Amino acid sequence: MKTPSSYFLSDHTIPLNDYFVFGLSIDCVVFGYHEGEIKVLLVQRDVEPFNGHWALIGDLVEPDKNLEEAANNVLENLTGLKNIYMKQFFTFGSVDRHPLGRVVTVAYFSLVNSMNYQPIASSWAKSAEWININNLPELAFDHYTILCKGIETLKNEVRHKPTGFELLPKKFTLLELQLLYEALLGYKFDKSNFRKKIQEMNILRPLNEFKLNVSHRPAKLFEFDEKRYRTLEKEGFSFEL
Amino acid sequence: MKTPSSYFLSDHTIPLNDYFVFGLSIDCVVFGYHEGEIKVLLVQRDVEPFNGHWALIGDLVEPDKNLEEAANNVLENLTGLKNIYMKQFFTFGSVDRHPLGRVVTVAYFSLVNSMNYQPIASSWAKSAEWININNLPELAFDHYTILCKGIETLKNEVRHKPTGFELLPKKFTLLELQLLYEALLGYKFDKSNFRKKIQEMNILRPLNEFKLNVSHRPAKLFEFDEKRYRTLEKEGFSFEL
DNA sequence: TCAAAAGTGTTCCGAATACACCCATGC
DNA sequence: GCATGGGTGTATTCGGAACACTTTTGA
Repeated sequence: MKTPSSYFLSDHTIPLNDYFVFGLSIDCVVFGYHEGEIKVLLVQRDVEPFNGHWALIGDLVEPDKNLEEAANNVLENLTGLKNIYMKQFFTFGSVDRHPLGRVVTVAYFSLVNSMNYQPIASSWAKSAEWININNLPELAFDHYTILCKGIETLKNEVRHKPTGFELLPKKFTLLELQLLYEALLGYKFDKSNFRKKIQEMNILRPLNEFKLNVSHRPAKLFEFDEKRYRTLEKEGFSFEL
Repeated sequence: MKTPSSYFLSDHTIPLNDYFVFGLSIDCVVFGYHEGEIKVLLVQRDVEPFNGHWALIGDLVEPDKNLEEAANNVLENLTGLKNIYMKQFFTFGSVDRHPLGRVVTVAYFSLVNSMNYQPIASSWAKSAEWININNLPELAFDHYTILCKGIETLKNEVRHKPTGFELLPKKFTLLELQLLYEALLGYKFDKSNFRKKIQEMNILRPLNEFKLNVSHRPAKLFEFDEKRYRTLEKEGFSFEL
């Protein structure tokens, strides 16, 4: 076998081909939020290897596709959803992680706002379901490792960047926001203080609309003001909860 | 071309081989700290492509090597340094990022404590040098993009985790630590407040040693207490500067 | 009238800030 | 003595935590 330093050689008669033996895949950890619980989208495999096991959604990357394209395709093919928040978080490449060969996988996580989307089975999967992250089944490949790292990354990110909003519908109440963050971070906030803090950040746009048909005082609806956030961010503001 | 979903097929007569056409490489952003400046280790290429350009250190991954092994090898081969702090931060895989084929690169950054290490040239590089991150030359491939992302990740990490210590010698004074953080974060601290804060964290072990041969009052030396930090971390403590 | 959530105000405490001051050493 | 960095103390300010209270709606 040639030494890896062929990477740097100018002599094209020494081919790089010996090293073009990798498979490349994308795996997506898709988070959703429903009834106060953080869920993740899993499919049950209907094929070998790992037939019957649950797995993250993912696919091989076509050789002429960029990583982001491939990741978007994975999500769109399974859910039909476009323009979803997505972020690469880690690459897993253990020699033995895939039984069919050396497949390196680039992992993304994405946040899907709510359950207006109902997952559907596909040709290679018995079923697709939202599963509570505190009640996970056994997973195929190294997907458990990937999922854990994804959860860790999400919890980390959500604390320092206003990404949590992606899990809510566009218009939401302050209590809904608070409950989401409580589920994400695993502890309770004081109602008054939470409201004060988040509103003083100036990244929420209050609407003149209210929750309807509730048997109590209707709550005001808010939108996340992305443009305002970008401006504040440039001025040195940093989100923190 | 076969559809990517062959990933999921159990029928091995439909080969995955069409998709095993990727090259995989590692690139390392090696940070150092000297005389109040953050520097990065770059090599000047002596071969095509990008002959004469500066580049990050890196190499192709051998098909039977794990990513971390490969990353450690890259660093060890060039610098002779072992057991260096290293962290994967992003994977770059644009279709056209490498002129010789589809090469996906997994980027790591590492922190090298100080300049007792003098970089040396190697077979495929004219020279290797520590270069101030505010005065970068033009770089080969997409290495400028990689480097920028690495700097961003470092600045982010250093604020929330006590990784900055890796850039200092084992024994350091509080002023040295303060100057390091000022260089990393780009702003000044108040001496008194900085000392109070860092010492109250209880992650520094004060030594009974002092800086010698200085023309002013000798400063006490400290060590980073890694074991203590791990303990505190488990108890919920989080580093913040 | 009651339940349930919306929404506000106030006090208290601790941490961050700003700044002033003294200490030890080499020259 | 004085320049240089080492090292400490304190008053003030600001933001978070805790908690009590009022408001609005449907049933």
